[in-house]
Amino acid sequence: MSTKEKILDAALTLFSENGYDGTSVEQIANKVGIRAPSLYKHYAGKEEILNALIDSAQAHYEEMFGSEMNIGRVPESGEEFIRAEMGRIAFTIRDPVIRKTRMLLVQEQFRSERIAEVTTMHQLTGIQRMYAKLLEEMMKKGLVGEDDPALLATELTAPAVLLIAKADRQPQSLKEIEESIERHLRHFCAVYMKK
Amino acid sequence: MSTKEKILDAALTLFSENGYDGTSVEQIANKVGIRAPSLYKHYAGKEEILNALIDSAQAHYEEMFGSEMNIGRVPESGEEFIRAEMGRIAFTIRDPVIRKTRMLLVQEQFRSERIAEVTTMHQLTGIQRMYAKLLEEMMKKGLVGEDDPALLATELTAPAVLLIAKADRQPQSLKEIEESIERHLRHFCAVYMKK
DNA sequence: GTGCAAAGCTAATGTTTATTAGCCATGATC
DNA sequence: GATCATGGCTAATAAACATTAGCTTTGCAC
Repeated sequence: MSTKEKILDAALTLFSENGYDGTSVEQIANKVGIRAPSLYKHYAGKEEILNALIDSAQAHYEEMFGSEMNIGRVPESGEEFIRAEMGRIAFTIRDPVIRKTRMLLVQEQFRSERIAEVTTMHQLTGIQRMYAKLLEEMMKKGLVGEDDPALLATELTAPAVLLIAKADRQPQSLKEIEESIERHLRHFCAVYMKK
Repeated sequence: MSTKEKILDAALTLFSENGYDGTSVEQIANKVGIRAPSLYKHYAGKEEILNALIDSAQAHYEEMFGSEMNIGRVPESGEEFIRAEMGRIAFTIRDPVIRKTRMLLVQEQFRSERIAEVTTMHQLTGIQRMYAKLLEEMMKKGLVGEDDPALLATELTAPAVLLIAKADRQPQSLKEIEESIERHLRHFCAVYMKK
């Protein structure tokens, strides 16, 4: 990993834990193993590091939810759907980079319009576009009753997004939270899926 | 309004806009119309101001969702339910103190366990407890089919909470967001309410 | 009206912070 | 082997910040 990448990595960790204003350039440099002034050989300033992290978050999400989005295998049954989603969610909750990116965005969302937009994409538009697509496929297969896929995507994702945010705040209740998410998914299937 | 209250008011505005670490004691004092050192006649330090704001947020929510909670009138029809909820939401989105409190909590949620808990209460437990109660009453009246009120409360509130958070970030799309919330409420009624 | 507490002020302090200047080592290029 | 860019370092700077010390004013109690 290049120093430039190490800096991003350290900054993501520190920003997610203590916020942008709560993190000093020196702390970042320490974590990388260099002195603060050396950091300026790689980035013009502290703000540029934040911008690079937001760029990376945006790129990551555009890749994930972009035009040629990857919905993966369309499930054949409710049980398969639940299993697949719980796997995806367990990963999303635990993956350090995704988790830190979430925490960074939520804390810095009011710092600029740009960050606000990326946060919205992250919490709402992005995921919903993806799940609307998946639900549309499931409707075509006759697994889910015909309905507005975008609306159903909101109903499906919103509780999960909020519970994942809770898990970031209170990781000690992770197990309980995952159970809540599963209960929600089962309820969703019971309501919208044909038997 | 006493100086002590003016300080809290100014701090809430500034913290919600620029975050705790992004706000200086001098800025708060300026907004109040005093000099920074005078502020210490009222609060022992910057952190104590934050604590007082969190206390106030917690008290406000405990009053709202506490043991003797106020669900208000139980609606008689879906249309009445939607109208009442849209009114409540329009108020919650626009009321300056509630809005700033939300913005403060979301930005500072990782600063302490205490703030994390209040944030969760704010976004999840509190509202859900209240709506579970309301839905239970509606079930008793036969307006909503028998189901787990807590689970249904999650389904009802989560999309609204996320959309309100979006409105805080992007107030220019407020109108569109309120339409989305209404669409969600109508969908909720269509799915769970008896005709 | 004297005493006193509350709440304002200025000045100062000590620390932290982001950033710049300028020097040195290293390792690739010609 | 000279050149030179890259990336590290130390030292320094200038600003911002939270907080303290200590003085003054104000207004109420008696």
